[in-house]
Amino acid sequence: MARMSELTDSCVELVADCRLRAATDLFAHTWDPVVLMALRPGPRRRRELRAAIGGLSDKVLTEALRRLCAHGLVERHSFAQAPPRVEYALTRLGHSLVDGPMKALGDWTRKHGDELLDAQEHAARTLPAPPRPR
Amino acid sequence: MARMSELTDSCVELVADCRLRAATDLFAHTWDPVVLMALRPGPRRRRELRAAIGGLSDKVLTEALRRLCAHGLVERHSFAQAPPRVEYALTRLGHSLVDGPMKALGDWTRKHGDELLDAQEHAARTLPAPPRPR
DNA sequence: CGCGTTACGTACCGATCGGTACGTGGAGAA
DNA sequence: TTCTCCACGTACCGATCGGTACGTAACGCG
Repeated sequence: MARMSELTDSCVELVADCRLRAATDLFAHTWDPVVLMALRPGPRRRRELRAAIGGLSDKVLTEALRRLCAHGLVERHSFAQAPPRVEYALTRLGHSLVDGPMKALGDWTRKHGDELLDAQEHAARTLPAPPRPR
Repeated sequence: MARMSELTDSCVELVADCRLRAATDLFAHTWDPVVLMALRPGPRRRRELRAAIGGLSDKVLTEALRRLCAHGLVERHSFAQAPPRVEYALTRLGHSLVDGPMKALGDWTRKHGDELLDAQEHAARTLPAPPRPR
């Protein structure tokens, strides 16, 4: 199947509305939501982002920022300075996403996180036969 | 980097809280959110799900359902009948996710969907040089 | 004139994802 | 008996993802 970005308009069937797919695709890449969150307090430089977020490679950060820019969630400001200085900041759209749905997700996880772990353990105990996907 | 499911406890750094990562991982697989949405009205059988959702393969549905079951979001009920009858339904936890964060995401997309598309087109116009990631 | 800093780009690689195609087991229908 | 239905399981495959390693262009500093 083609990537969803090519289907955002041609939603034939799907459940409620395929717009949901377009939205969940924003979370599809591992680090994109994290970068978004890291940008919440204010504009940041690449270095600062890499430091704030632990464990993501330089390349992946670049890709994430490019995607987020392309989606209009993040803006890039480059300053003509000695060592190049580039800052990334949330756009209005980006803020609306972070403060809306992403906050909702965070709140949900905070409330049901333990429940989620319990459920996983329970599942692991009750159906241990199959070779454990993932 | 290891899969996030192995890191849900050992969150060293990350931004706000790594729980967010555990949550976004629930959306990591393409069809999982769609299946969740399809289950919202009530219990469904595999066939019904495949029919309601268009374009996902049999195998992927199975995998999605297994994951969702393993996460405690969906329950499996099998009936001892002539042609095997198996129904899948949202658990309480699943309902809380769908009616909470996922609804928020859906609402956001409904409000900002056009804005998102506009931003994408704008980005495509202003920075056409790189070989178009994705 | 090297050296360090910053923000990238490029090459390559193993793991995973989603897809197609096909097989299986048991019960009812033809 | 053979066919069909249903819910899977298995094998294989191409595309993508994220990671490591390394190169580059421009500038300031000692």
